[in-house]
Amino acid sequence: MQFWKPGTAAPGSSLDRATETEQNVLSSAPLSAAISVQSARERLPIYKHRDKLLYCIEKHGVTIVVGQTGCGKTTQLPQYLYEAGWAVDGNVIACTQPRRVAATSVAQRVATEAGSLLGDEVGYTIRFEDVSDKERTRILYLTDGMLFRETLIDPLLSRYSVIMIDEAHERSVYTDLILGLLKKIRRKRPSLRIIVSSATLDATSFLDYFNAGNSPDEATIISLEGRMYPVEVGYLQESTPDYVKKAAETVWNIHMQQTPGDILVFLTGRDEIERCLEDLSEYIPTLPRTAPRLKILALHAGLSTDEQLAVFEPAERGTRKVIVSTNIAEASVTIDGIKFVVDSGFVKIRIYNPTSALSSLATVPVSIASATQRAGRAGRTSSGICYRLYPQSALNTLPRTTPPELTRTDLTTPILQLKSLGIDDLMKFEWVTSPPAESVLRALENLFAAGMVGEDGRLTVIGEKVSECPVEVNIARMLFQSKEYQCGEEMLTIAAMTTIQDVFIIPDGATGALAELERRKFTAEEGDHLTLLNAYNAFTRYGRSSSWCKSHALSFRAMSRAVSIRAQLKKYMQRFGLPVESCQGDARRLRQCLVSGYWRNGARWVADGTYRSIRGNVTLHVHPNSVLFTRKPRSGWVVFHEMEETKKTQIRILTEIEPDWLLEYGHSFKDKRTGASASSTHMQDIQA
DNA sequence: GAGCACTGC
Repeated sequence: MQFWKPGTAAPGSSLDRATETEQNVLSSAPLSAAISVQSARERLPIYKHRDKLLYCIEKHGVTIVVGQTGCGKTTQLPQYLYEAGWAVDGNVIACTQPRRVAATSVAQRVATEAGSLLGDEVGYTIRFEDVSDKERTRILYLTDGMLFRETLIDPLLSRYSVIMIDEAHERSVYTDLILGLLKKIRRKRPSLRIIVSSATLDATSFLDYFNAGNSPDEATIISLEGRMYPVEVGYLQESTPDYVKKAAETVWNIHMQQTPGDILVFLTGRDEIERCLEDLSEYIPTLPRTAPRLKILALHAGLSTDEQLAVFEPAERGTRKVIVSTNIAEASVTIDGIKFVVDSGFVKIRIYNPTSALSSLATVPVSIASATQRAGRAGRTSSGICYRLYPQSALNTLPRTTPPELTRTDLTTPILQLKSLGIDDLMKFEWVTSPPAESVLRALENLFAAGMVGEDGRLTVIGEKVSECPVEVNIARMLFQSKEYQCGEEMLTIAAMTTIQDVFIIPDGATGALAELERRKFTAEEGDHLTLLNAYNAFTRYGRSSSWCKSHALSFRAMSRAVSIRAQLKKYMQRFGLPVESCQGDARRLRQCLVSGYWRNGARWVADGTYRSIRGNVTLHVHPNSVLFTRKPRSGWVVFHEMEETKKTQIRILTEIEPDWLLEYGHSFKDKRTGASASSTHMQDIQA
């Protein structure tokens, strides 16, 4: 067998060793979350660095801290700063997180450690939830999205003395935007202290970013060393044509040959996970009667809360737990007790093509940083082994890091928000990493077409308002237009329902066909938007219950989220003086209102069952989830919520419209890039 | 007649 056999090969021979840099990263890490402050300070090197850390923060404007997730920086550092007096005179110490759960759980832990009530001296702020006190809170954990939003109200973030941007290596859209703003804010507020915290050594790029044009000691970098359990890394001797099959095989080999300990497998998506589970279940009957048993679990975001929680349950004595997961287990979900990691070496990421305005999911090789993070998952509670399903030689071909999200996403909303902050010249904004110029141009064009930006590139009155509103511009446009069509009530619901994903699910134990039947109960002739509206209304009519959702093949989690989003958007409507009135079942008005936002997303049905886009005459396929998947729209025309590249170009969430409705909006718009009027070619089809 | 990695306001 070409694969390194666990436990049989002599270390250093057929087991290829981890590279030196990886070992550096792997050996600088964590402190168990359960340790109290006192013992942590006694036992951990972070304590030794405390004074040096505080000195660095005192002396330099920007301090970059490197230490792996869980090393204590997130919980301890803000407390040190508090003790050192950074929160006197009403000042607040902020610490941002990319994810909501992290912000809440860390705040809870720190509140307990500090002997304070959560929401009092220590608090958190996430969307829909503000557990903090304007006067009393001194240490505030918040999502970086919330901090970015705060700059729209207080551009200098004046209530904070220190801002710590945690998990900066993840390079989420809001992390990058907030870093860009902080660089700008610091020029006007030199007293503001910034801490950028990262789990990877790549953090030196943040140092360069903040030091550019300044004296070299403007920023400093400090590494939090720690004790971590060693993780050995093994590689395949030759690359495999089928890493899913190989993953199952590797799990089996570990189970047969290795000491007890749970296994975590990284694959790219639901499909692969299910295939791997099938492969593994074929091995099970060959398990010797005396051998330990295997408990195999899937983990991905599409699962219900209960199914996700199952991965945390310890396996029974004498049973080994195997979790086959997507990238969700790389950073978002931490499972203790993992001793073996099997890494396919691949990940699915979203990429965006600004020229075609299409986004797609691509399966790509992981970055070195990701591979290191995945391996680290084996060494959280004891020493472990990571099996990489590719040859060591392939390491040289892997990128160091995953490209920042800002470089592979639609920038329409971020740029609207930057403009609202007075950053009109986007080429001068100091991006941590510049997005492609094409993406910036495409975003500006979208904003212009949606009436958010005028010919001069400045925000319009409506653009100013929409920038505050947490929805994409097309949807915002419809909310504003709903006043004219007297359908604010319904548009609010549609806005909320189109933002959430995976509304219709296949419940446990039900067949796909059965779920399909349930879904048909909500079906509106006019299309998906009204179908979503029906589902929402039924959900509220039947008491917003989880069992009702289950029996109607709806996701309770998604529906509840829609309720929150709708309530939040309603507040914005009221603030903008927009009426929230019902169209009383007049679907025609509703559909006309949809066109006010979606007029650039028009498509025409053709005889083979596909559609042609009005912009570009691209062949479009209807997503199988659509109620128009099998049916020709009576008028032959639709608008759609979004298009995406899979194997084909697909459109999701369609509604049938009358073609002349498109003209009302299309006539006034000239395509800036091509100079052609939107109504030049295909719009003529409509008129004909 | 076929399918969405993961976040966030």
